[in-house]
Amino acid sequence: MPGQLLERAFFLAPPEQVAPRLLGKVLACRAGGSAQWLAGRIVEVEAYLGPHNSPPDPAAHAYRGPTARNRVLFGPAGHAYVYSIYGRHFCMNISCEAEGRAGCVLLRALEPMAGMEQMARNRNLAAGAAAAQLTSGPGRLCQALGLTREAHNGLDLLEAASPLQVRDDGWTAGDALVTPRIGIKKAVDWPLRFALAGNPCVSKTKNPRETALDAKRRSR
DNA sequence: ACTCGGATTCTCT
DNA sequence: GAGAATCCGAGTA
Repeated sequence: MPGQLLERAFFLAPPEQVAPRLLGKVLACRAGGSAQWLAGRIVEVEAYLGPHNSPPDPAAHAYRGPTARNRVLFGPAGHAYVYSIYGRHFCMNISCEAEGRAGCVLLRALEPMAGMEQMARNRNLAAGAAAAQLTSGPGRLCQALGLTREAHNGLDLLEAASPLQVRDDGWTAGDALVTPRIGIKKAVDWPLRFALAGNPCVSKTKNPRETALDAKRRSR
């Protein structure tokens, strides 16, 4: 397990700030209760804002307040919100902001770092499958790491004993792109998707206009 | 209780 | 580029 767990304070900020800072950090997951760790660098994320904002974010699951499904979002920061979509996939988010505020960051793509053979098996791909086939897309990365709502929703990502963690290995991200979010019907123009420019594992998108963002602005 | 549709992916054309 | 697969959460058609 390279690097250090992120601090809780890292996530005690609005998701539009946390999301770009998360680029380059590492998501690590213990493979099915085994000692093996699967890990990938976060290369694409989206921010979803809590309903306390004005205007509130109509594309967010938390838009209409707490429900049985989204309750993790209203809990403490740094926890995993995993939900099922289209009856066949899972998507993973990280809760942000203080308890009671439901901002979160959706993980849309990783660059595989460890356990690629297991990821390929999880994805039903050949052992030599390209990195981008393993973890490029929110549903794909969950499948590659074996993330499910039953096993991972609500887990604390910032505990040393946790089977699912977010870490900083000291790697410094390059330029980021900012675009509208993918696959939503509301607030389609809000510039809340962030991705590492030129990274081959960033998911392919229809045609969101991509805007260069200054790397300095991202780091703080 | 019932229905609509989704923060997707894959396959086939 | 289009359509299917396939489940369940959330609003109420």
